[in-house]
Amino acid sequence: MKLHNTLTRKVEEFRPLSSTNTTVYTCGPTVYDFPHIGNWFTFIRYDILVRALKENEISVSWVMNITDVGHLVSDADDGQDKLDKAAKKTGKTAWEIAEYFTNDFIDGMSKLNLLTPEFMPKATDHIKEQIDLISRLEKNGFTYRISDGIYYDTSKFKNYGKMANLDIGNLKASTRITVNPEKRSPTDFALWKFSPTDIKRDMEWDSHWGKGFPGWHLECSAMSMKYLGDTIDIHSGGIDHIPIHHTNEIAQSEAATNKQFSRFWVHMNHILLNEEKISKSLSNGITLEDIEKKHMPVLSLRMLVLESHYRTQAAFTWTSLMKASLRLESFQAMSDHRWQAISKDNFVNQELLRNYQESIKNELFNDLNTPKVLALLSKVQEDVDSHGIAAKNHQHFIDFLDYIDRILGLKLLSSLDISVSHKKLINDREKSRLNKDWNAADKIRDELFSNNIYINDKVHGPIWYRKLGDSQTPAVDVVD
RNA sequence: GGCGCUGUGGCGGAGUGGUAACGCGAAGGUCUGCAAAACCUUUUUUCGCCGGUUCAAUUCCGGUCGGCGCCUCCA
Repeated sequence: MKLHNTLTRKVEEFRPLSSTNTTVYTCGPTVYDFPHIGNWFTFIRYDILVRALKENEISVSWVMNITDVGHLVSDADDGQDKLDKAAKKTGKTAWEIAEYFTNDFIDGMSKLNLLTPEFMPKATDHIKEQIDLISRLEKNGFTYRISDGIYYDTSKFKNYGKMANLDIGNLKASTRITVNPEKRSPTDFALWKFSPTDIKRDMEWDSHWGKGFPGWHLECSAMSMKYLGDTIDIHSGGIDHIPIHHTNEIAQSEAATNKQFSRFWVHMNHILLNEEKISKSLSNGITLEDIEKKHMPVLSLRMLVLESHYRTQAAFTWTSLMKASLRLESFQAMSDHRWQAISKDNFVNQELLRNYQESIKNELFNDLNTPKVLALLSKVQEDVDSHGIAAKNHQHFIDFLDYIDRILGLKLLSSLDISVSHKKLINDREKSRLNKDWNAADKIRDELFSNNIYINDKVHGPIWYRKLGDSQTPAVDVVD
């Protein structure tokens, strides 16, 4: 398959190092608040990437970390820990906050039908590994000590900032922050921060440098190496991580191992809300709960993600989410055909479905072109709508939908059949129609409507379908 | 100031050196007991602007204007 590699800025043919397994590390959530849809966009894109890799005839070892310590709030080196800050605000401990939002995150993953990584390690469970990594860097001569911690000396690493094209000599620190004057270079970053002497932190550990906590770039390197080895196939994350976090991960890992850290870097672009970035500081984050409040299926967010390419900057509006949910609904209606293979038309047959599946696979493997995949799926839907599914193609159709569910995670096969009594009502309606008893027929149709069963009278007979979510209370307030 | 992304029809959003997928919406028509669906036509002589290369550019190159991101925790 083809993937864009940030290291070369080109779309390259991707082959895993091992012939039997692909190793993937994705930067996970920091558990100090509810994720907003921007965060979810990236997590959904990880999911699509991994689903595609799993179709690449090879098993996948996927690690996504849970950052429950170490992210600093303002200045990268002097700020307060996010979790500590959230803890102080709510009166809970940092540990309680982390647990609460970790559970919330896992709950959200389930709602969005995200695959579960093989490992979801927590940073706080891997303090020893992080300390060991610092020791290796220390031994290799990449560290120095200043008053507030142990730092990485970026000038010692030959290709520091190469992936991000950083021009080190011309790098200026922003005027908004004050760089610790003890740092040798603005790009140097903390590996171990000492606990403040006057404040007791909820999260701190002993080390031979002194009591403190690890710098936030460290955990990804340490856990990636622990679970996946020194060199992995793919490391993915948000596009914003290129210049700092991933640049530092590379510097740390490669200085410790003397091996390439990750062969491919796949970066997910951001989504814009009202033409600006979604971020905590702008307080414009929309959560999954907000979507549920508008009576829209959460999975429509997955559909919206699929509708744009992962490398382009997508736009979120409530209108576009609503349109995505309509499209999801139409695919679900297509899926309802699997309960009613009544057509005699053999147009949608095994060969046609196989051809579609092959084309879809090609688009998916072409740098994850999910918009194209959806375009093809819409073609299938059109064919199914026009021709129906013949009984002898019933299983082929289900196999096709199963493939779509595997790669897109839209849960097209998760719905259940309608009840026997509803099917009887549909038959009764047909009888009434044949007798030209339109009043009786329409009355039955109204009853079916009220049970979220809609009827299309096709040439080969009535086809029913359902609408998604809370269709009885349409989302009238969806206005941007 | 540095680095990077981007500018496509009413909206969203793919894509290609030879004349624009797909979704949603809109208009007209055929069909139909009605509704829905389906089918046909329209909704762009057109891909920010100006040059260059080419038989041919939306697609390549240069310039220019605009939007956005990162450089500070962020997906």
